[in-house]
Amino acid sequence: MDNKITTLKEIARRLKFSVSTVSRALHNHPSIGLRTTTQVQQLAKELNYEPNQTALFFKQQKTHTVGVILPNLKEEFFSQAINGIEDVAQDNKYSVLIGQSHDDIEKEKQIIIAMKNQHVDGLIISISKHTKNYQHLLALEKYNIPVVFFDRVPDLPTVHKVSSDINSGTKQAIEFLIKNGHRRIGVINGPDEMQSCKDRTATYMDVLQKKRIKIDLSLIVSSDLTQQSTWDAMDTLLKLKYPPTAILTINDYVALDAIQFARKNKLKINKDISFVSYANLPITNYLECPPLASVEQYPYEQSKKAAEILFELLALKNTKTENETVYNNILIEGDLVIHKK
Amino acid sequence: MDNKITTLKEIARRLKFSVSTVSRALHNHPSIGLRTTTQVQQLAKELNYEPNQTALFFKQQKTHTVGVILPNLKEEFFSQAINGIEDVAQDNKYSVLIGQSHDDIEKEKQIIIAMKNQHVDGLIISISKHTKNYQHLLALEKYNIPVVFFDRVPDLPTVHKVSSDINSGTKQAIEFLIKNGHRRIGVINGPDEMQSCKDRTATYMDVLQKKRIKIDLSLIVSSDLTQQSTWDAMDTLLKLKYPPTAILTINDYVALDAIQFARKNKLKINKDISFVSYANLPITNYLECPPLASVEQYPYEQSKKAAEILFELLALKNTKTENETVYNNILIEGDLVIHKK
DNA sequence: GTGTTTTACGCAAACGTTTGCAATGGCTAT
DNA sequence: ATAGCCATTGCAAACGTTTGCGTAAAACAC
Repeated sequence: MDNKITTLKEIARRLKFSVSTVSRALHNHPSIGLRTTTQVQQLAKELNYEPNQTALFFKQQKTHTVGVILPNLKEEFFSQAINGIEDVAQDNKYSVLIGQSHDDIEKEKQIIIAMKNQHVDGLIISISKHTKNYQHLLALEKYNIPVVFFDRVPDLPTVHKVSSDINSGTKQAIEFLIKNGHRRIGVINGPDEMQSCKDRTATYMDVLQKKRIKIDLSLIVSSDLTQQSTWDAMDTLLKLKYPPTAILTINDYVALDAIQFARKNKLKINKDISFVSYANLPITNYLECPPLASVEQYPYEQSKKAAEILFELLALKNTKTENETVYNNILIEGDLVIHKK
Repeated sequence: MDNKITTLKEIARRLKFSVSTVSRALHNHPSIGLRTTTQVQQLAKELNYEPNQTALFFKQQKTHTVGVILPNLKEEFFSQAINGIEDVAQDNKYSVLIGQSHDDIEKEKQIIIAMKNQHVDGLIISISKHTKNYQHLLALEKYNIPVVFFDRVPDLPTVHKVSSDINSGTKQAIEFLIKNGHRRIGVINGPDEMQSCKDRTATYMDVLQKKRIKIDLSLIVSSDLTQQSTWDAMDTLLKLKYPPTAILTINDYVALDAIQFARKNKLKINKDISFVSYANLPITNYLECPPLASVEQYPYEQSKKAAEILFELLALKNTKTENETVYNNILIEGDLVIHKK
């Protein structure tokens, strides 16, 4: 029966040392003699000693775990984002606890509480699309748990956040459409609560104005990102007296629904009507009629950056300097990727 | 400054009770007086007392955390599967630690060790496509950590596993193709290490034989699931003297690559050549030329079942009965879903 | 040989919680 | 009145680890 888990006590007992000596020996503490150190380390290896993490977590009040809360993993943007976080976490010898809010605020709150209780050392959050009240998020500050937001970030100045620079991507997208001769460009935006949606509209108007194209507000509609809502939005746009010849959609999933709707209405994609969106999902490669172009938002880089900031905060927390915080607000530039047909 | 975290000791100090009384009062222990109990509980609520989980983890040597190891989250099958596990875990007040092997055996080993050290109470694993040596998996038994495999399960009798019944789905798929007039049916299978691939081939041959259709082994090729490998497989099939009129592919991703290859070779999908695959991904709805049909494998139900078994094992572990284990080997039947064009 | 430093190790506390057992006090029954 | 009993509560140990401090023995200086 070798299933007894080895503890310091056990090693100490066998070697007739005290527990503290064994502990120090394993950490190569200078005050322990060379003979003792090697002796202890050898037996430790023999007995397959592994420090009991739960004991350490308890003692140092740190769990070496970061929590990640995001809307849902089936969006490829987020499942890619996990990779960036996992990689950084692994480098820092941290584990990753994942929770999906499924765009439900109550669920979001629950997860936050659960993670706080589990004593995650820090959190990386992409908020649900409906979150407009940030109380439950700010409560974390009280518990001294650092938080970094990414992609879907709250509209607050006093938080750390990493998001994609909607403006640069939108600018490229609109200019691309204009260059291709489009003058009536529709927008299917997301819920107004999302910061990125406000930015998108602003930039859209900005570019059009600079290019001296008349702005028609009826060309701007919004979807709650469900298929039905996107179809409704498309319906509105197509029924306009002068419907758009190109549409900018908030993301590729919405673009797919919109394209599907257009096709059902016998429109020829990229001929009667063109689409440009955000995310640049791999699946668009398999479509016969993909969006003309997508703004790549680099989920891996974005989440990686967010994770890096979190670990900086964690490191800072140890130094305990009570300096006034400078809040990170990183914008990752998007790049327009033109899909070859 | 209310940021001091409340402990039992603090409550005890204020109420001039002992820590043990406070602890029992909070648990409604019968031996504590009613007055004391209510008094303690009220102050606890006032001070926002939350038991320190790390201390509990440590004391009871349980972390209330299950680990999930799977190849990668960007495959929708797996990101859906997470939901089943999360739901069951939440019901049991457990957290979910996720690790991706990225189909790399070394990574898989690392994650297992990390999770063991983090003291997860149990593990749910879908093994990497290259795993054929199961040593690192069986090692967990020594540490008394229960494991349930799902989807990609090892070919061992003495483990708990939940996987999809490849045979029923395959049978339906092949019969469907035969009914539609196909006689030369190709197969693009996965790596031989995967148990499901052996099953698939077996059933394929079985059905053909029963229908008195001659079996041509050159119609069975395999891909390592990368795009290039799938293209190579397609190339082989299409260059046959009598190429197949329909192809069964191991999953939708491979089907997409295969369809892409076929289209590049000017073949009309669902006319010159048809495809049937496994998984039934939502994206196939957006394709102009989707596979004719897919075998739905119910990732949510599969992973949920796996999680339920794991929690049964955990409950059993507490009762400490040294009864001889009966190993679960659950098969979830697949259903052929015919895509409307 | 005495005094001082250095080396090498042990003691004990601490983290927050649970729990078996002991102890206190008041009450009842005889 | 005294024994016994029950209702409450407290004491202390335990889980595994780290770490400040104390101390013995050894090494050194003079």
